Amino acid sequence: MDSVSQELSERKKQILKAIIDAHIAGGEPVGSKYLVESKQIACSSATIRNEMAELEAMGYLEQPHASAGRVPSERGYRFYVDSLIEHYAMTAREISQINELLQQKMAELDQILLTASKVASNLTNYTGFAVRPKAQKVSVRRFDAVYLDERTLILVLVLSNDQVKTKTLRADGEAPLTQTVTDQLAAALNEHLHDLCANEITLPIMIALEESMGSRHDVVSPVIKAIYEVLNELEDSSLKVSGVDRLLQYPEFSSPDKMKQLLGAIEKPDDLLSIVSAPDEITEHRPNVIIGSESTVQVMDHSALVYIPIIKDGKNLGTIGVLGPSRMDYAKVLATLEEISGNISSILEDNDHRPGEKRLTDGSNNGG
Amino acid sequence: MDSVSQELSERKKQILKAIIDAHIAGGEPVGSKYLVESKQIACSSATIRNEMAELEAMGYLEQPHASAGRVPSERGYRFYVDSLIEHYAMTAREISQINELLQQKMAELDQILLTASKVASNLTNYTGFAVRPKAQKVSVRRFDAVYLDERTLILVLVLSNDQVKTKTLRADGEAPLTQTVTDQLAAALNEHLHDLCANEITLPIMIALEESMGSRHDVVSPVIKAIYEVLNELEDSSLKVSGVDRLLQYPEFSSPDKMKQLLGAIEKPDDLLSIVSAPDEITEHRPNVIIGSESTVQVMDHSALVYIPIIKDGKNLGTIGVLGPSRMDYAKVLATLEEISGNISSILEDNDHRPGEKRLTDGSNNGG
DNA sequence: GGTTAGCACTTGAACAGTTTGAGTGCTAAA
DNA sequence: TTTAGCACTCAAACTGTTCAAGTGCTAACC
Repeated sequence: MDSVSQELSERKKQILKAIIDAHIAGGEPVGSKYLVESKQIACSSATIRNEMAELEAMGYLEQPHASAGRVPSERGYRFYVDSLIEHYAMTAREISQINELLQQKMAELDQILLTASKVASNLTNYTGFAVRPKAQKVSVRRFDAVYLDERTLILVLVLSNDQVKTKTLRADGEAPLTQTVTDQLAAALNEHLHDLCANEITLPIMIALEESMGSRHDVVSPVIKAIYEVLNELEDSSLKVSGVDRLLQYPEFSSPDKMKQLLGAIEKPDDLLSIVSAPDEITEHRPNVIIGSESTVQVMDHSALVYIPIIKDGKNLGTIGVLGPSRMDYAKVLATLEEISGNISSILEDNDHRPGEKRLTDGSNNGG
Repeated sequence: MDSVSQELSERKKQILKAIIDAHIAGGEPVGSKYLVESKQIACSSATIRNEMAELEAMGYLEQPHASAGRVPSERGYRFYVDSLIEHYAMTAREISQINELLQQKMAELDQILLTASKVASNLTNYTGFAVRPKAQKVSVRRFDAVYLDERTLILVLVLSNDQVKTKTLRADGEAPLTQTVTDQLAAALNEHLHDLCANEITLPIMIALEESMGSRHDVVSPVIKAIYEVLNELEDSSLKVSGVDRLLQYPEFSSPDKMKQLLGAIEKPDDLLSIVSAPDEITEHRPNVIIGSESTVQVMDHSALVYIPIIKDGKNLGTIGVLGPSRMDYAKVLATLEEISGNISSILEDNDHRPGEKRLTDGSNNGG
């Protein structure tokens, strides 16, 4: 019927957009009268009513009850996000705010993600979250062992994703540790386990490692165990949430039941993680929007999730996003997330290829 | 009037205790009729009413409205906690549950505290929290520097509280790093900064440090900065909360307003921290109870805070506790926290003085 | 004196009935 | 095809009533 879409006439689109905009802003069902008064649509309320009835029949609108205005359905929001949304022009102030907030604490990945989610939450006034994805392929790029005393050594692991982890290991008997043994251990680890990830450490390799430690092969096994632990810990993806209290301001979540659901989802975040982490390989640098029951997880009733991956050198370093009611201000949220994500990426690149600085600079602290 | 307390007759105490017990269990105002029917008090409802009227005049009870039953006032709860409470006998099952849950992940302090707060939350069904106190006196017991490549070194700091922190430092120009410089740096740091805490690192010391580095004095300044950062980071006390959703089950918090207050308090935990961290020096190993407005922070209306320090060798390692409605089951909460705290302490002692083990054991990982 | 029984009183909760107003669908006219 | 008008629907807000819980008080009782 129309040039662009087979489904909706231009006027229907206008009406749908006006309804969704109004509902996003006010949170209440919007009626035909309001639309004519707001001057957005140039025809009478009766005409609008007819169009609205059709839009409802097509599934884009819903009516809470017979004499209420219309409310967008999930399908309506989806269409809005996909086709109707206008690009939100961030103010210079907002952009500079992002810059300012982000550039302070860019020390370490977890820090970055957490800060970014807080910024997102602040600017959009929804709840922000950050996810560090499980890194299945992480390996140890470099080992070091610090001799502390006869009974203690510290294992330092520099991982392939630039994180540094340490483990304190204690020897509780028999032969004391020495500086020599410690050095020998580090060298052996570097030789045998270099760039291997957890499931590539096989028995033959472990045996070779023990042999190269000669008489002190006794230290190998607990060290291997510690390394395993570190690598496995990284496979747990972690979720940080900020600004939960912001959700309370939306009447959608003011009922104790809804709130309890949501808090539960945040506390036991398996579901949330599975949604957000799913497109593991997809490194497309665009935000993703999930509205209500579009996820397989039914907890997200009446709410929506917008998230964007943080990508560096084609690797997905994590995901940040916001969680809010399905009537969230998608235009603003999308723009904000894109801006933040782009900002982080450029800072990360910067950090790596910065050319002529004068001295040692603080690159990243460990995950403390 | 009575032997033990100048204030309350034995019967008044019985009645007060019965009312509080009933209110804790049911959450509703309790009336005289209920008390006689529950057989706890051996006199008629009229007598109880008289006593209740007096208890109310004394400030131990309150009446939501004229025809409602009585509800304990904060003063009532306080008296209950101080004088009326019976020791809660934990079941063998509960104790073994604590043991089981705690002994799995005793790797690192933050871990311990977090796990402990989760256990507390689970067992009591209130919200649990854990605080690592700001450690003003933390110093570096041992430095090490790991040479990574010409532009990168990793600084390993073994702190006086057994935590291990690392910082990755990058040299972005001029003279490349070498293994020798790195070793020299570690030695110099150990010599000059050993056991000094942040405010003891004075200018003369820094100058001496630079001198001992000879021509490579250029690396000193960023390293010092990094050390400062680590020591300062530790001064931020951190709060971890678990089981927020449990709060929702108590009608006290079902109103959006109340909930919003509480979530706000949890998200911006300065107030909470100041309450819990206040008795910094007090190493008494007993739980502390704060009821409602007893704290200077008015957020805690209708709620109570019970917490206990975790102490090892007379040092306060942190605090765990629970947050719930003021009608919380104090007897159970107190017993649970004492048990957990004692349990942790004994495990910590164990870890340190364990005598004859065979091999390297995993002592503590860093805060990753 | 302390204790108890009985009664009048208060008050919020629950319920039913009414009004109000927003918003619709439909029909008929333009 | 659009518009004006009207009848209809329905939730929200308000009212009045009843109900039950629980009290305070008084008078009788031991």
